[in-house]
Amino acid sequence: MSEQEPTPPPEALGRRGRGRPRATRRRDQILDAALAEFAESGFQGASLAAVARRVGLSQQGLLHHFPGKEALLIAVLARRDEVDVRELDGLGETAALTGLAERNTRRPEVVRLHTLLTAEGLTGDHPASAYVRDRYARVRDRLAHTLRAEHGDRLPSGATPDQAAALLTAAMDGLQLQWLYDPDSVDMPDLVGLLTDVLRGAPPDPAPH
Amino acid sequence: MSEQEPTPPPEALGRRGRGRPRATRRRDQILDAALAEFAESGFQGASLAAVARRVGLSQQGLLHHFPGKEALLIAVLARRDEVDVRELDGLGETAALTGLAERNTRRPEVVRLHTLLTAEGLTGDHPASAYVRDRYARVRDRLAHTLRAEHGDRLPSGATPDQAAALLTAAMDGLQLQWLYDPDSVDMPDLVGLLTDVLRGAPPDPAPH
DNA sequence: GTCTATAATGAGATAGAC
DNA sequence: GTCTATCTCATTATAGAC
Repeated sequence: MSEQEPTPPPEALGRRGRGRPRATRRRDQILDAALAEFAESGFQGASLAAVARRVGLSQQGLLHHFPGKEALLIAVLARRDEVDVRELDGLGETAALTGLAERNTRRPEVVRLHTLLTAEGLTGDHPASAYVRDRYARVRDRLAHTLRAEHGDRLPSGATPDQAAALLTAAMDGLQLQWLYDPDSVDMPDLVGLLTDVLRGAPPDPAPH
Repeated sequence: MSEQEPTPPPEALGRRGRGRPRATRRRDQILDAALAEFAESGFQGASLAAVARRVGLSQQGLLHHFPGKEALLIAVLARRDEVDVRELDGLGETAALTGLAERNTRRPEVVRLHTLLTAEGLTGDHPASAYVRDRYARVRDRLAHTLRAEHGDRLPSGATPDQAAALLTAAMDGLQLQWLYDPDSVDMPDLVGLLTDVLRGAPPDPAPH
């Protein structure tokens, strides 16, 4: 995590001029490939050679840029982290959750990555464990905070903000699983919206859809 | 699946008398060990040697009873399947879902197995894919059927039986994930009950707990 | 039925040439 | 920066002795 430098200070980059340094380009290419590969096969299931192939490198060529497989995953997650934090901060209102579900529908790769790593993180000393645990804490916290701001200590449905946060988080994860298995089986934004409404005690829409 | 013989015909077992044949004993011991190991490390992460160690066998001794790792998983799932079907059939009323959540709290091993395999099943040609896909179809179907029997084509909350079934299934899966990461973070039966109530449009309990 | 010995593979990682 | 060659290790699986 200490090697995460969104915009490294110029002096630390040596004599590189304006624009993205080539090395960083390559680095990003590799991270893209790694994300794709991890999303497809999980961390354990992915091989460095497969990642390397995606960028047209040999396995050893890849290892010039990252010290090892685990470091590669850490780097992928560090990059995801920035986006993640932004997205969570965007959840200032419960309506934004539907928007997130909508966006997710357009990026199955990211959804797969998170879903696979969340499960893998349960096993032994998986490198993603801390990331996932942290993420859960943040998501639920952020959601509960928003709900409390909107409804106080109890929602019209009777649920507490904490309960609602756990349920909404659970529904997101569970719906993603069903959706990944069969995208036509569930309408994620629709169902997240429905759950949000129901938890907020909204009256049933007489003619939905 | 064709090698699954819950109670093999006596004549096929040679000259063994009453009681469980020794071979079946061993088989069950191995399946127990395999379930435990798969639940701990997932299918990919588990090694045959680790399973064998749990029953006090060498890896090769184990392979005398099952032709390979994949066959071992299939056998574990086939045995789970019987229990699974019974449990799903037990969901004749939505209240039973809370009971299932309650029971799950007392068997983290089974919950882990299902959670890990559900995610792993997304990757490539995982041997559990079919099992999981099938399971989802059955669960949602069974739930939707129950809900329709109880409420007709629309629940008081406004959700259709299909929507509610997807949401309840998702919540179960998602809550299990959070619970496995931190058992104290969520009260599964409580939250499942809450979601059920809310979807059924039950009035908020003025003083819950 | 269980073991020892032993392939056969596949993966992560290192050393050093270009 | 990227490659070839190589090492090491874990794992699945087979062959055959007891």
